[in-house]
Amino acid sequence: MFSIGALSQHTGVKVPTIRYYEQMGLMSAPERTEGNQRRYGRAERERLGFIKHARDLGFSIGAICSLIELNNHPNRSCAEASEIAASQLVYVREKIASLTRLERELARISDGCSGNGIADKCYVLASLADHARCETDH
Amino acid sequence: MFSIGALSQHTGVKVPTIRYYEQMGLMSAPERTEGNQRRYGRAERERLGFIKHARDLGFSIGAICSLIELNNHPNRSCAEASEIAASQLVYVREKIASLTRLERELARISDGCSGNGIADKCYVLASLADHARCETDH
DNA sequence: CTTGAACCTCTAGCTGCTAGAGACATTAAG
DNA sequence: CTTAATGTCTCTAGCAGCTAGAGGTTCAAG
Repeated sequence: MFSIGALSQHTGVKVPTIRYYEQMGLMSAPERTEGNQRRYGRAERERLGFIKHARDLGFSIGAICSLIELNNHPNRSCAEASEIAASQLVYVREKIASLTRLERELARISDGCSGNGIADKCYVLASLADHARCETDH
Repeated sequence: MFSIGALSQHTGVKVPTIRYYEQMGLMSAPERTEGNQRRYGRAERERLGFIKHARDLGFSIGAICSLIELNNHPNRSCAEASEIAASQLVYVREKIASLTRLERELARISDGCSGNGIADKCYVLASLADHARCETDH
């Protein structure tokens, strides 16, 4: 049995965030001391670890809710959990692709401008003003 | 001289967003008709184009504020603008790197689970519960 | 028994918008 | 010139996913 602060230290999730997760229904309401303070056990620590890990992987609160639900129905869990993970993977890959396009554009803009102020107009500012200079869509 | 709706159509920025930019100080307050409606000219359309382009490239509102400021002081603009663009580039590259690590992890998790429910425990759920299975930091 | 840290609830703030209410302005058709 | 449809106005509240603060209570060490 440990306090919210101890749970926070064990998992690396901040105290107010733990309370927020409880409010959002990710964590169920724990036991309380006589003085109304939260006391957690091993199961709760594991669940919070699960949540943190999923959040670190970019899963939304909603998706994690679904995953937790699935965990409670082991017979139909695997296919649906796979689907959630797969769609998260698609989402991440799309983000990478779009950021990579931006990176190319930014690198081009950054390179074009030596930063010495010699050019009569700053290449960075000019590039931002004029989308036609771009090589990729965004 | 065109209305906020027309400006929106020209630039692809939604009407409430234009008003929001005005509130945030990115766009200066335009002329008004007798009936208090906003009327924009060519200069404002260009500025909004600049803002949209920068937003599309992931610059924050704050960064765009700085860039606009710099645009008004051409003599000291180039070096600072370069710096802002460069730091944006660093930020984007970091994001790509971290997403790429996640992608690898997710792909591994997704692959491990065939989704047919044969395994006695779902690989996706097990992986999320147990960070020790991960190959990279996150 | 005292003290100081940790805890409680509640509210408000952050970014970058988006949506809605209720009222007024503009514009095109009849 | 009137009327109807659309556009616009301001204001407030909401979204995710927290984070910060106020003001008060409880716990644990000494």
